[in-house]
Amino acid sequence: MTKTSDQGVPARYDPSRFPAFAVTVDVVILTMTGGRLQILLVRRGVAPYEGMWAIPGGFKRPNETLAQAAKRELAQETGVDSASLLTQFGAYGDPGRDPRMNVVTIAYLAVLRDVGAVVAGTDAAAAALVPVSQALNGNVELAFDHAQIVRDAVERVRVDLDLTGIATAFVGPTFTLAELRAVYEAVWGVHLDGANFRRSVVTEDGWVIPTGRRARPGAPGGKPAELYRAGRMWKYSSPIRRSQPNQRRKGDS
Amino acid sequence: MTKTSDQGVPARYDPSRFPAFAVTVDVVILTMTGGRLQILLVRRGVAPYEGMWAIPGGFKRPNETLAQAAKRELAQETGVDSASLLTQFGAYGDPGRDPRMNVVTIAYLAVLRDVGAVVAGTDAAAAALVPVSQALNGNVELAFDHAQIVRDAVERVRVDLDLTGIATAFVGPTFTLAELRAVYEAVWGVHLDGANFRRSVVTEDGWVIPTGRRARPGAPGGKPAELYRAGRMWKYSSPIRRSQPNQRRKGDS
DNA sequence: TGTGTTGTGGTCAAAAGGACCATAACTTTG
DNA sequence: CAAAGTTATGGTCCTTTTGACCACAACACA
Repeated sequence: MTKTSDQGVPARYDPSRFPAFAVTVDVVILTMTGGRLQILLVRRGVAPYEGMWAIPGGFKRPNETLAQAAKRELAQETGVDSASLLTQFGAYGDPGRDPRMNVVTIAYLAVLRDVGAVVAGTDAAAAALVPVSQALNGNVELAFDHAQIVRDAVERVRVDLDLTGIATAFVGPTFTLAELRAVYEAVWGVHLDGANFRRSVVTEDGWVIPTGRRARPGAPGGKPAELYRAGRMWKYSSPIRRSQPNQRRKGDS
Repeated sequence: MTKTSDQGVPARYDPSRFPAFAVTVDVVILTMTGGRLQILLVRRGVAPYEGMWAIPGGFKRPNETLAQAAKRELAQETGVDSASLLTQFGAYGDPGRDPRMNVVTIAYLAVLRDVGAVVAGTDAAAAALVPVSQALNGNVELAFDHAQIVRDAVERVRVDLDLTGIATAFVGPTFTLAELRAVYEAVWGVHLDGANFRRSVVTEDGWVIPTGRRARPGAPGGKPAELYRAGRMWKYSSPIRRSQPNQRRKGDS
């Protein structure tokens, strides 16, 4: 029975007893484009998994924190310097997940307003925005254990949407309630009533702040929507709740 | 601008370019004893932080997964072999968090029914159950960045109580609703009405399953309570919801 | 036999949530 | 220019959920 916590290194340092790992930071970059939740993937240029898609990432440097490494990778890949949302959501260290050496990766989730322009600027063959549905159902084969990482990231977004005000990170600095509602609908895969959504959002205290201005209607016309900007977030119980698989009747009594 | 994801190692391996890290797994072990949420701490026998309290942990081995390493550490420290709840909740890799070398640790949360007997069996000076309130308010000084890790672990428990059926992991294989309610009250620091709690729990489908039996009343008497056993858990929206912080401007961290 | 204590069922009102309608304010089309 | 289509927004109505609270049941203890 062991009684000491040997976190760290005992007095007599024996390097062979403490296996070395490579530590990487991978960033799942999500955005809303075309009404769909999309993920930024890069094409691997080297073996293994050469030519396959992967999520951006790189080695952690000894003199930076994990969060700094994630921010650095995000900036490298997208150019976004960003106070954007960057959340650590998992660590992956299965033996053999990298065939060449022992690699433990810390996975971060980044939510961006619009990477479309960013991706357009880079080499189209090296990076692409892919609908997460494609990445989740296996249509796009991912390198390493990145398929699992993406699954976990999307799950995290779904939960965070329920818990925090993360939805505002998907939309622009100013947005209509319809745009915000589209985020929930895309991420949760549900339909929300526009009127009820509005009621829930505006009764909440300072989550969204009305600017006086109004948006120009889209192609099909319609009443111009009021423009809001993001207020503060909160912990626990957002005004919009994911409803249970509520199997209720419709017209019978 | 970088365009390739260099997750993994390029064709020409240059070890100096990929710094080696020690990877450890730390386990925050929580339990309910004496109506309070408590944490298992071990006393460090070696420098640095010798003599200070720390959460149990150890090095990850190259041929085991992170979850396996956590389970191994948990068994080593408590003897619990356990299908008990073991949840990864964070990774910590700040430079300098270990003064001797670069250590990245993956933190796990374990919820146990009763470690009292386990701790009693081990050397009292080497391990102890401490109320989390003591660990959180700085009354118990913790080694490394373990204070932060404990804070994050407790926060995770609070959220998981709201999201999953994790509460049943705190109580015994058979329990009364009062015991279950005590878990929520202790972790959230609130008071819940017994009758309303019961109503919410039993209307939920298969979370708790009534055994026919009844518990013996405690010292002060009272009607004997029905005994339940844990059913299945769920994702999202437990029957018991944490109520909003009603008043604003409370600022207690 | 009381008295105190806890579990359990119930009521009642307030709040929240969901379905749905009506109207306002724009668009494009005839 | 008028009509038709579309979206935003305010409203109503009804159901469900939630919170507060009471009453009784079933035990221990004095």
